[in-house]
Amino acid sequence: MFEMKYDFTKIEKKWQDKWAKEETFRASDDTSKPKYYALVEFPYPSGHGLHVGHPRSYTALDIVSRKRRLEGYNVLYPMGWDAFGLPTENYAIKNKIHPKKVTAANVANFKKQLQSLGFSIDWSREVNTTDPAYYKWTQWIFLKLFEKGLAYKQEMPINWCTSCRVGLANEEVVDGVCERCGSQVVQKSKSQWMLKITAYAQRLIDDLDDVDFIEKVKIQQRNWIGRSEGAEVKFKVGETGDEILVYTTRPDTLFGATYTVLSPEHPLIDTLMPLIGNKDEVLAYRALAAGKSEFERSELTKEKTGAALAGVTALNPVNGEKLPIWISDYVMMTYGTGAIMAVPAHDTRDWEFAKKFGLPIVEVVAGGRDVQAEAYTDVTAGVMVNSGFLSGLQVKDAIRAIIDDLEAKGLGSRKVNYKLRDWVFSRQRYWGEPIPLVHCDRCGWVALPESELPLTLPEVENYEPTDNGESPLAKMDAWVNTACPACGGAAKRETDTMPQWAGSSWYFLRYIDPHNDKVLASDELMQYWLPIDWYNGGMEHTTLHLLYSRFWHKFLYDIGVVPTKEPYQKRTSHGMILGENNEKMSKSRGNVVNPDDIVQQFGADTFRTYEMFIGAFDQATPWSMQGVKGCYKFLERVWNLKGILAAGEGYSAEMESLMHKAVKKVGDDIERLKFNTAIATLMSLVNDFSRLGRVTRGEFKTFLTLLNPIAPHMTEELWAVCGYAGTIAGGKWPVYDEAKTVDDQIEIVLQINGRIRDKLLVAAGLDKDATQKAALESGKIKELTEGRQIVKVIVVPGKLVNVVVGGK
RNA sequence: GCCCAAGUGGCGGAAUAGGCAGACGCAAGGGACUUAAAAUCCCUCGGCAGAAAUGCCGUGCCGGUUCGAGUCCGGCCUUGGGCACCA
Repeated sequence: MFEMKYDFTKIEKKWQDKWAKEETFRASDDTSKPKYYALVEFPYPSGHGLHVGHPRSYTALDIVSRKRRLEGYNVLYPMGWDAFGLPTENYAIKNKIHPKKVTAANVANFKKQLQSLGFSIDWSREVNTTDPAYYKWTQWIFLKLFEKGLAYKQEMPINWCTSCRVGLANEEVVDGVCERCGSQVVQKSKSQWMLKITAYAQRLIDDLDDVDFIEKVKIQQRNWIGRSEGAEVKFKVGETGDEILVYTTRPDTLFGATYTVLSPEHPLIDTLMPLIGNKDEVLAYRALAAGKSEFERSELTKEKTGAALAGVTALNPVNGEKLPIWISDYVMMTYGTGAIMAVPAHDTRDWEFAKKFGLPIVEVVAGGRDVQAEAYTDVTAGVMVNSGFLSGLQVKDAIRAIIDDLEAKGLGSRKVNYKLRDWVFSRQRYWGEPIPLVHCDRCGWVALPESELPLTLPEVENYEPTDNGESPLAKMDAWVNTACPACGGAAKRETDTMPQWAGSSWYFLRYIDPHNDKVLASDELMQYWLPIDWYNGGMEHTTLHLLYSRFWHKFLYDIGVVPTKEPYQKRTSHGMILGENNEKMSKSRGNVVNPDDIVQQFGADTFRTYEMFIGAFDQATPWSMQGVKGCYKFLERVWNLKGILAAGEGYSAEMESLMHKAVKKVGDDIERLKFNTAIATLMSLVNDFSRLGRVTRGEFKTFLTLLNPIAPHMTEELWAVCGYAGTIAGGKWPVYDEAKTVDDQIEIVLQINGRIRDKLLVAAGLDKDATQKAALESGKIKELTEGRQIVKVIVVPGKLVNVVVGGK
């Protein structure tokens, strides 16, 4: 019999062209249909092109999207470009090409690559963060934040990358070096735009309860926000009456405080300076601490350093005891109050410091350990000792009692703190959204009127930041000098630009209504499409992008722009694809796989199938060319099934149960992101068809539909070749009959003392007593229990019978 | 140091609620077809013993719970990820 060869190149081109021409996957704005909004993280279009990691996420949600359409949903599955950012700018500087041109070329390449994989993306909604029509709204949101007092400028020490010459957020500093270029990061003081994400800290924690995020993501976000409950306690300086406010999560240990520590940057040090006997030492220590980068400060954990403030003492508010005041860089100005009470008996850091400087150590939570030898820190429970009126109380009660007491006396109060810090929003760079503010000597910082948005980037000759760290925009006098929108007087534009996280904090809203020039998206359409039903992305975005975008969304909700508190209803995460040598893929390791090569050699359907079959979706797993070949072989076997196509619109007797089981299994597996086992099920079906030597038209029809979301091109082609009506994309997802997924006869396991001794075929639904009877009558069991005492029989109907016997 | 994953054949992995460990695929070995090779098809494929039937052992390690543990509990080890002087 003549058999057409599986010509994937031709088939894939044919269907991709058809989908593009007919706009098969265009999301409709017909709000009467049930909707489904599937989202994947839009890529940064780098010059390296698509990585095999990108399509892991894209294919997964493409499969979900295609299945949803067959289930009758109006599906939105969009794509866009997170195109501002440093690599493009650095490339532009080096090669003297405008970043706009670099971006356009990279986007074109990425788009071509994505399209070659046959994703069911609605390309009519493509967005690009560098498009002025897009960043007009990024700027608009910033102005709203500014208007509500959530954007503020502050002189503060920032992380400064010595190579990029750019301020970095804490999150962009990894192990003391720049996340992007690996160069050393130092502290530098600069006036920065900040966004008050901390104002939303509690809501960002609380509202996690209402969304379906994988637990890992929730835990990581909670940890990052870092809520802690404690108290602020006032210590008085004995000599001056000044107040030292300390934050502690353990006010119950107040009687164990043997000294206090101020951060070297603490402003009280200046106030006390006239009384300090060892000014030189103190000033020297402050200078030393200031010269260290945040990394160096945290790196030098081995040895505590510090200086005592001679001539001043703090008074413990509970007993008036005089405590020495020290300064040390193990206390951070940016957390709590920048001052602590030290309880060396029960805190490792305080203990190390006390040991080094010979300060007293007083046990206040009984633990039966020698606190002089080691800090006893396992003190979430225990009995208070050496603690005045708290002695004898349980820790839990002591905390309440001491706070009540401090509050009553006006010496302290309950306080919640968060590790989360405000978001440094300024970048001294060219390739980012201009911050649409103007500084006027008379009016201060003034927002541009909305009518002047977008404030576009001016053309510049040179994109390099200035040597003093100003953005290249600062050199553009004609652009910088402007009139104050408020008073009309001379004023200067802000020359900092926004960080890359800005455009990605709201892009999912723009997909909903990408061409609207009146509002960022219409109320009606947002009402319909939000929230996003399923958002898949990398774990690496959990604490940055995901938190930032939730923050912006909540803000937009507060000002009535968006209809939901949370942007994403469901969040899942995929694992990394490693090189064949089990290491992270990178150019330097020489283990990078280029998707284009795989598509060219085996086709997009094989590529997609392999990416989903490679392993557990949420786990890291190595690439294997042998595995790719295996998937190709599978698709080829599917292709050849048409050679054994047999009459019959229904399922054959032999296949009926298997077909119903497969429909159930594949559907369930896709919902649970178990693509590998869904594909395994389909492979088993192919094995069954081959063994039987025939596949009925009805069986093949169901099979092709189940495989279609994974391998859309070849299944559509086979559909057409076999003469089925219409297309799979225009059809329906198959249904199964639960009753037909249950076998009439079930093989149960017969055990003696938990060891399998025999197997027995019984009728499905056989009850406990009948199962037990059948088991005990089976030859093998009879033989082996002969002359032994049956102690107990465990029966799990439909599963097993375990006979527990005594010795002979 | 703290938090979160993971550890199963030669390899990727499966086992959805405590009930047949190793589905599916890859690799390997044997065979059929072929002048030959490739492709394809068939068989074998955790270890030990055995001709076989079969038996014993086996899911990182040590204990525990249970009639029964890859799965639950306690304690470790290793790897990966995140945080880290956060009071």
